[in-house]
Amino acid sequence: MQEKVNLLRLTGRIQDSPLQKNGVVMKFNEVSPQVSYKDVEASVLEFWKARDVFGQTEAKPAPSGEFVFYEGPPTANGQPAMHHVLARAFKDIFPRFKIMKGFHVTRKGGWDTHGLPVEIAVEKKMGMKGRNHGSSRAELEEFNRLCRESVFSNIQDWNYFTERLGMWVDLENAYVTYKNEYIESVWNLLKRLWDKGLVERDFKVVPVSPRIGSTLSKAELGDENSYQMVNDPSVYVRLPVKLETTPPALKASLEAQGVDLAVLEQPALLVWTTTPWTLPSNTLAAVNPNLEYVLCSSPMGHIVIAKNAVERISSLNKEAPPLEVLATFKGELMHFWQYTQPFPEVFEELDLNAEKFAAPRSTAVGAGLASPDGKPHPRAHIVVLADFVGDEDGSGLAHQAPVYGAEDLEVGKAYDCVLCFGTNGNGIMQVTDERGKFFKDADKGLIKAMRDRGVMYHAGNLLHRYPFHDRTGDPILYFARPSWFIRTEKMSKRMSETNQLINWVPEHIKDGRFGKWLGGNVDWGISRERYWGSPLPFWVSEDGKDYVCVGSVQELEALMGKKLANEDLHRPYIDDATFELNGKKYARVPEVLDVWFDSGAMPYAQWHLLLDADGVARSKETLETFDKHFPADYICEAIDQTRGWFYSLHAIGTLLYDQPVYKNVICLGHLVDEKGLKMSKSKGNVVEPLPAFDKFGADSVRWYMFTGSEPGDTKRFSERLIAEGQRGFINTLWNVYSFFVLYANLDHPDLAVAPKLEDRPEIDRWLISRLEGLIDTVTDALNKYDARRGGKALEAFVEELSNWYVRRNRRRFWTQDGNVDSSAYATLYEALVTVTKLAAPFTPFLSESLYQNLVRGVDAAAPESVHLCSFPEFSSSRFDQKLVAEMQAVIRTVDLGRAARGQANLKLRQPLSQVMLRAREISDNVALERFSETIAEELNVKAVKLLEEGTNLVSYNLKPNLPTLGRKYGKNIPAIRAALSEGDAGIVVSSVNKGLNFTLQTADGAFELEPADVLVDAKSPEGFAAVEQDGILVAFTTELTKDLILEGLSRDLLREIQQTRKDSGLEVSDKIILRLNLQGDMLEAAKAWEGFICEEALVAKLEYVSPLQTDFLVGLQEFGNFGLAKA
RNA sequence: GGGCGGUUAGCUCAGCUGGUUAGAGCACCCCGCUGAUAACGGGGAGGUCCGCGGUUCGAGUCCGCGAUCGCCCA
Repeated sequence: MQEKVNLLRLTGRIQDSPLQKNGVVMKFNEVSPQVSYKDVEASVLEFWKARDVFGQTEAKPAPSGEFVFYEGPPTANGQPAMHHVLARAFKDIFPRFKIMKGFHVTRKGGWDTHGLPVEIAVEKKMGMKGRNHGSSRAELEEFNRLCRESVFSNIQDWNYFTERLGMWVDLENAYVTYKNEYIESVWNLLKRLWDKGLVERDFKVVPVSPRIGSTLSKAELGDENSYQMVNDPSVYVRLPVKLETTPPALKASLEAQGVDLAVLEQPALLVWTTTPWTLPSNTLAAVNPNLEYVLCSSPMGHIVIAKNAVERISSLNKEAPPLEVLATFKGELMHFWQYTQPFPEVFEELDLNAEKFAAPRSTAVGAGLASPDGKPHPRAHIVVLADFVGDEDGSGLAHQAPVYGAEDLEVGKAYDCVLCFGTNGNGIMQVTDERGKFFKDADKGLIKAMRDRGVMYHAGNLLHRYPFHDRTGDPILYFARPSWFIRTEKMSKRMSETNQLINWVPEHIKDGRFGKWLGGNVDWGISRERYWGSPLPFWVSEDGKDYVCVGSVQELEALMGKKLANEDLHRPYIDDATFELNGKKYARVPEVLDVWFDSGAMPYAQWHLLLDADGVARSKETLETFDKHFPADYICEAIDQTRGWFYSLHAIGTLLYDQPVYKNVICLGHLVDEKGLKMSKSKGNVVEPLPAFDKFGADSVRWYMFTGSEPGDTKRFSERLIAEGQRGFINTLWNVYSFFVLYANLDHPDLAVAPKLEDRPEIDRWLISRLEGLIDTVTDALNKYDARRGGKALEAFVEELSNWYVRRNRRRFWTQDGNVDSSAYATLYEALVTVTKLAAPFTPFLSESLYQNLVRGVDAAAPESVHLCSFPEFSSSRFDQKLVAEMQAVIRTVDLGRAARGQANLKLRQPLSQVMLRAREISDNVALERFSETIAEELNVKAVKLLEEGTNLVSYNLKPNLPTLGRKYGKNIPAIRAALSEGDAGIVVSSVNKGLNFTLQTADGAFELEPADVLVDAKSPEGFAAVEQDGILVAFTTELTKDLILEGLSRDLLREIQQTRKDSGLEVSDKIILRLNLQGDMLEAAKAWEGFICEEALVAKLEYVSPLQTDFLVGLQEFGNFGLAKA
């Protein structure tokens, strides 16, 4: 019963409505031109819910197969905002289209639930900022409980918002990244990567708050306030080179410049740093291979510095004479030169002898960088090459302590160098006489020690910015900590290759932002020293030497020999899981997983896919489901996801499946306000989704998202722009719809008796042709993921439908003498219904509302919803391209005619005797002739005359047709142009019209021209109201006869009468009594056109009176007045 | 600092492989049309196509350098 009520609200008297197919009357719910889209959408939502239309789209047969869509999971702990409308609108439109095209589309929702944003929100809300949530088991348990609770704190808002927006997605069965099944699948993926040798433990430099010894996230570090200006040491230190290791090429270069190193006072590299405490850990000295370096004499022996640093270094000591340059050479010549670092005993103490130690990684990235003689190079205290080294400050040589800088570590890894930890993770010095001191407090003693050793070239101070931890006030320590990586770098080439198979919208992302990112790929650090996240499934042996990766709960329990004590796979419970293997105890590593891995795992984890060690799926059904939904045909997110979800999906998919995970992807631009500024609450320029839906309807907001700009562009957004888009399409369509319903309900047309298409008037056949063209365009655009082109085509069609077809044919929709023009009704009906279907993916509510009334209201056998219909199919047999082009010429000609009348101030109500036309093409001339009646009506003239060639009214302008002539005669264009404009146009025109070549004499000589090489424009004749453009000429005869003047006056009178009818609130079908009190020409005009006026204004009774006494009195200047009343 | 994208009328945006006088919608002014319209039609005004160089017979379009805005990464 409930369902019936909902249906009724939408479609009215569906039960009473007879089928028009049996020749019975057509009747529709009344439609007001004034419409509340909010109310329309509310009743459509009710209908969808009551009839489970979304469910029906899932269940209906899908002859085209599966169209695979992936939902990129949002986090539900924030409020949905306008940029979510953008993404969700685009996520919705293409699945809707594919459904209508006969595909099945699984639209499984998803929620991203882990990670720092959740943690921070909880900290903020609970006032837990700055606490170490891992300090005790109870604390961690409590914290993660709060995180889990907060994740869906706004889920109701999200559900409501998604529904109002008209996005169809299955939120009830959404995947949730914190669920055990999801986490287990994530483990499973990690295990598969592990088995391929793609997961590794390595060091990563991270910002650390030294006192608490914990890693700081970007969010905790990122804000500007954490930086302070401090006065730090600025020291230049000598690194004496080992002469016997001088690279031969360098030696040769120096000798060529007359320098013999051996006789020089101990030459040294000069490096600069503001962190003297890192010098005991110095491992490498980096130079830029392409910069010029010099060897020069100095007050402290000979030094090597960048050429551009000479002046700077000289000025350090103003008393001493300037540095004297002895030789110049490229940085690359120093490659692998060995030196002695300031605290060589440190490496002895820590037993970091390069030869003895295995590489920290099994495969040395630097393996290709062998020293020139082909022998392996030492792993420390050598000159290395790095592009990022500059000569703008310091000495042009960079001191490298790989454990204290991200760049340094990268260089270090490339050379497979030794890692020297001079401090522990709390910033306490572990080496030199400064042992036990806080790192920043060690500088002074170290500087003194270096002075004593004679390696301190200069020690000064520098005021610069340095980050501090705002909670403890401690300086931040950048420190290499063990981390887990996925070895994406060695798959980077393959990832670039699979990327080539993806269709990116916009295209430039493929080789631009995304392609470049893949090209410069570094290993993916997947571990986080945090709390609320998928726990890493890695267990480490008690001696720290062996690791086990666990691929499922079952596997873990097998290792443990018992069930997990707690079902929840999160910390702290999972940390209780320990086992013994080969006599060693294993415990889980403390880190959790990067949330991007969570989201990138969704193609597999959303189905709880598990593969056992032998590669066989745990569940055959799950594997089938997965196979059916992999890879995705379509995904869509904003551009910030290039390095987020787009990347994590792509990386995991390429590494495990060696193929792209998505075939088509729309990469949306960001939303900004009307002025191009970022929307933010503090600026007060945020447009909230729900109020916008209430004001304009969700369809209007969607429409703007689709058509307002290219999807990849940054979108300017404001209410004004939504309103503009609404006027252009939605309002116009609604008005045509209400027009149709208004008259159909008066006329009760029977479409079953409408003539066949080929027997209908040409204008009807034109509209249907135009409609077929539209079907073709919209289908093609949506097939290519181009919502904008499709939307614009719909908009243009509806505009022509309203302002050409309906306006031209208005009279055919009001019946006299009971002759209903079923041809007109059938044609307009078809256009409306087809547009409704074409627009359904764009504006699902509007389309549904029209469909229910126009189709379901008269045909109970039709599909229950427009979204269950098939998308209209283009029919070439109904598409007459020539006719469409001809009508285009007619419309263009009429536009020009109006322009001509406007320019000559000849108002359209005044009939004129004749218009003369000349089209550009002969074929168009024929069309103009055929439509001459239409043109005469539109331009209000008695006769249309086509101007033939040779008519003395026409003269010509000749111009070169550049695209053809330019290729042939390039440089001679100016001469040809001159000759054409000066020569005898008549001769040329007659050749052109006969299709003959001719010879043109120019200042550059004679040229043979073809007819297509010349453009002929007709010039406006003198003495006429004329306009000429693009070769089309429209000219009016302007003399007025008495008859024409009277007819014009009668039109003026009629217009006043009609306006009065409208103003006095009469229905369009009401008959009236009209009393005229007129003088002069107007009286004469009224009498001459009495029949016409009565017919047009539905006058039942016409009286000429004088004087006039009535309430509806309308003055007509010197011509008197009139009044009317309902008959 | 690096990368990607944008910059065309007051506003929002089109301008395909270089080619005739750079367009549309909105807003503004004038005129007109209207038994559907919250509309519509015509005209007017409004442009150093971000700047400077270069290639070319010809550059909004191609190349180089720079400016500026947005985003991403350091």
